[in-house]
Amino acid sequence: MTQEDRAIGRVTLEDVARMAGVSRATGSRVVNGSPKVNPESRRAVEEAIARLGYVPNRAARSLMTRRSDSIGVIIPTPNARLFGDPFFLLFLNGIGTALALHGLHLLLLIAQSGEEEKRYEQYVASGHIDGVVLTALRGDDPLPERLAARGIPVVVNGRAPRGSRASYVDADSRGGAEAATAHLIAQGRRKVATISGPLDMPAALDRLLGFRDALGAAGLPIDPTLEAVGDFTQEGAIRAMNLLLERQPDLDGLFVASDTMAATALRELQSAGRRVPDDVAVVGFDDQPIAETTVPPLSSVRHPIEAMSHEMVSLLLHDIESRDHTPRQVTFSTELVIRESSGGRPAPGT
Amino acid sequence: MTQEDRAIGRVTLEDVARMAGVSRATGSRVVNGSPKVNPESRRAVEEAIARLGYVPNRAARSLMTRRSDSIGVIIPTPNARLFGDPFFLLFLNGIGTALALHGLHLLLLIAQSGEEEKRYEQYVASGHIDGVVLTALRGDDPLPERLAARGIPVVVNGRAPRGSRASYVDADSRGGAEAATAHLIAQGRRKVATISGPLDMPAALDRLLGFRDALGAAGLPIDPTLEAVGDFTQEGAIRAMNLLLERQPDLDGLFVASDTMAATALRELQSAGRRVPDDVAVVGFDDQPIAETTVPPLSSVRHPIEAMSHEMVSLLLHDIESRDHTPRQVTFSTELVIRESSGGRPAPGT
DNA sequence: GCGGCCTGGGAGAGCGCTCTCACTCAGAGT
DNA sequence: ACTCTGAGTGAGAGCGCTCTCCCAGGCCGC
Repeated sequence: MTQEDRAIGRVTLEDVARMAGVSRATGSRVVNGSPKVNPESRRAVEEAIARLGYVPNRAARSLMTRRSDSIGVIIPTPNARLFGDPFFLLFLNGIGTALALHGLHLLLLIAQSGEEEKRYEQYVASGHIDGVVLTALRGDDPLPERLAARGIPVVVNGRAPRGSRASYVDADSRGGAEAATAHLIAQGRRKVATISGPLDMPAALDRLLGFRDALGAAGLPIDPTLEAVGDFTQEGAIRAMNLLLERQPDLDGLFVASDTMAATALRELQSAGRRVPDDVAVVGFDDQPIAETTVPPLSSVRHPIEAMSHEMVSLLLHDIESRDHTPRQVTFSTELVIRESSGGRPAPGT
Repeated sequence: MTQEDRAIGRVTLEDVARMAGVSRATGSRVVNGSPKVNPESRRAVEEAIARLGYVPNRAARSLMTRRSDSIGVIIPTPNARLFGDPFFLLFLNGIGTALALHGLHLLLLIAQSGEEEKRYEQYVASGHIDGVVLTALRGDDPLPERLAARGIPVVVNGRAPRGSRASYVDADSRGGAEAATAHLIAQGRRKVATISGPLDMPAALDRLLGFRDALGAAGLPIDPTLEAVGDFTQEGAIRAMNLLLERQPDLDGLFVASDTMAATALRELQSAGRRVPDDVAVVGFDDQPIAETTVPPLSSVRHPIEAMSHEMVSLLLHDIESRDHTPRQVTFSTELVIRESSGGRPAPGT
């Protein structure tokens, strides 16, 4: 009897309560960890739950609590970046595990068009989701602001678009880029170039600014012909690298805004007859697994994806639970990991 | 007034019905597309819905229909493969968009431990999810069988573990591997090696078997020292490649079970002084973007991820709607894409 | 003129849960 | 002795929806 019930998955709180000899209300109290239950009833209920394999019906609970216990990760109109870059999977994994820790579910909303994005917005707005995590936004994306305006807890991965009321968690891209570039300069490189990401993405822009910061600090000129814009794809990196080589055949240092692009650029450099790091020293960004397997291994700027995604979840949870929508910003510092591609001593001091 | 309601997201069917001058029941009929509504009432309801920005409350609906309109993608205890391989993102994207087409949601369940996997199983079993998509299973994973036994619609990406009652959608890995290897042999290569995936993954095993099929068909001997097991990561590919080079310094052909590994193996070959394709011809598997950007571009076996994920969703939907749990198998054929790494004429006939 | 049979639509139950409210029964205060 | 508290509990309403009745009215055939 209990066997079939379990298989069907139709055990209700009523059944549990009956078996434990208490009322539904007390059963509910136990399930939700209310302290106002005497230990004896609690034990009886817990035993009944275990015996019946009871799992609360989420729909019924949602109906009452007006919470769905799930948060949405909205992926805006797909761009090559996201789906070519393993970074995103790590991010998703971090969010997913952090949510699971709090008993929340992850709803993945992939928008194929602007229209669909709008549908999701409506859906979210009608209270089907407790909060939203956004990532890979273009600088002028109105989505976070629109959601925040409707009172939906939102947290953005990376600096939120200007004027937005959403919280965000970011890595110190600018600082990391500056450190990377300064490291190249410290190796004696004087003609240092960069391959950036699309400049309407805040993270990409920050990396370019950090690059310029380091040049400025070293008294080197800012030269537009040393800057090529990529798009975080391998194709874009090839184009950018060749453009740079054409305009500045004697460049001796290169900072690339992502490891995926850096690995590709590295190969392009080598095909063009440049030795790395002897002729050109290279530093990437993200410190993804690929950085360790390029030849030579790639120096890179590490940012703590795991920690960042956990922080995003806790910001979101705070917002949801306290109904306090004050935007918060958290920035994680980055760390330069030195390998052979930059000609520095592998992992010195630090 | 309607403005606040809309912002709050608290418009109920009751409100819509009142505005349209009909009963809740008729409102529901319109929302659910019942034909038994006269055109006039239908129009009135539709107009009210638009005006109020009504979105049905999913929780309430689920409570009645016993359907959640969302399907789960369960990711078993994380393995390096999944998170290093962009393949998985494409898969997820395919599933997500196919589901959206049918108005279903994608719940991403990432299991961090066997225990959590069991929790998810319970959760799914209690009817919170209409169906489950599984991927990247080891050959002996009991999960699909366990879910199927509980009457939960399941569809597996890749051949399902033996003895399982679950449906699956697979690419013809064996045929693709055979074609790739036959192509190498047709180029005059006689010492053809392979880097396989972990052999407890059906897809990996199939690719190895296909490799052997081609050798057999060409009358070449099956030589264990020409087979190295990788794990779909770059690190594993490096190890496997070096092992092969050590045991068979004069190999002249190489079939690799994934592009990620193939790209890495290609670089290892080059570091070891081999010219590709002159000394060693290489073919990968998956035909991912990276295949076009290696130097030289990588020949590879293409399988239609998009079409496969759409097929998975439609199998699942059929199962859910018809309550017909007969396991179905669908195999998609693969296509050899010839580029420079295999020394064949780039994209001939086909 | 009456039963039969459509089409369209309303009333109302109830899905499984949470939560308010009222109650009981201790023990403590006066 | 008596209120007074407070801890533990149960009864019951109700979340927003679907769906099963059942009923009204129009049409047919006999």
